[in-house]
Amino acid sequence: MVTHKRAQSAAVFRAIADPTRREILGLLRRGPHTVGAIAANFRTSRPAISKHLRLLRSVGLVATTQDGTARVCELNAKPLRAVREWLGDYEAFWGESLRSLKRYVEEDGR
Amino acid sequence: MVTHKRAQSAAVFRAIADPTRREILGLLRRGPHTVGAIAANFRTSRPAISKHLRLLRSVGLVATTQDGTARVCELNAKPLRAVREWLGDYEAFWGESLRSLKRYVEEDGR
DNA sequence: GACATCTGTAACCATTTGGTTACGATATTC
DNA sequence: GAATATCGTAACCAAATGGTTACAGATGTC
Repeated sequence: MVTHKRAQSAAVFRAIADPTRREILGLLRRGPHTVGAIAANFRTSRPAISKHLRLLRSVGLVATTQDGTARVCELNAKPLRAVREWLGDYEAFWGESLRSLKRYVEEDGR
Repeated sequence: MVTHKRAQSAAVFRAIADPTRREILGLLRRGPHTVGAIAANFRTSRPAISKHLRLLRSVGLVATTQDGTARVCELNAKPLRAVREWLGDYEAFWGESLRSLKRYVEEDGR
């Protein structure tokens, strides 16, 4: 059970390593999208997006519901807690409070 | 400058995707280590570790200082702020406060 | 039932990745 | 200066990764 959660956690790190998948997650943050609607935002082919979605589903970052022939994808951010937890161990090492983080974000404008 | 920082950020996601590299970072959290001392903690060969370290240095997560023939590696967590910033956009989507995170960590025991 | 729509999957391909062994470079020690 | 210790790099290899095209399957529409 715990090992399963650890393995899952490792998979999440892999999942968010790819820029296309991070973009997909960013897209889903704005609300549910069908597979086709997601693919429309990329130059890459729909099957490639489909494979990314399969991986994102396998780690639980994306949940889907069928709606006719369409498949609606929804963001589920909970698995990201594992990354957040991992990062927590390092926050002390960049010695910055949340206030400093805010300043950091603002100075670069994302 | 900004684009450089964005590219760097993407590289950091790649860097922490590998479990061996995450272990190396975890090791360096306990203090500086020579390359050999790091490699001693893994089954994989020293050259393999050396390659991981080169990547970690390229994204700024590891800083090195020469000490005779030995190379001392030190953790620099600052690039992880980019990941922390990215995660911030998703925290609202798992709807958990820091207090809830603490509970989550405790219930699984890491 | 015929047809169009939306999506998953299989087969295949080029590139990247993580690993190995062999070797070279540099600095310390005797 | 010869020997030793520490480390980086080159060359090579198997496996994983991300992409493509072609096709199959299910659903809604006519």
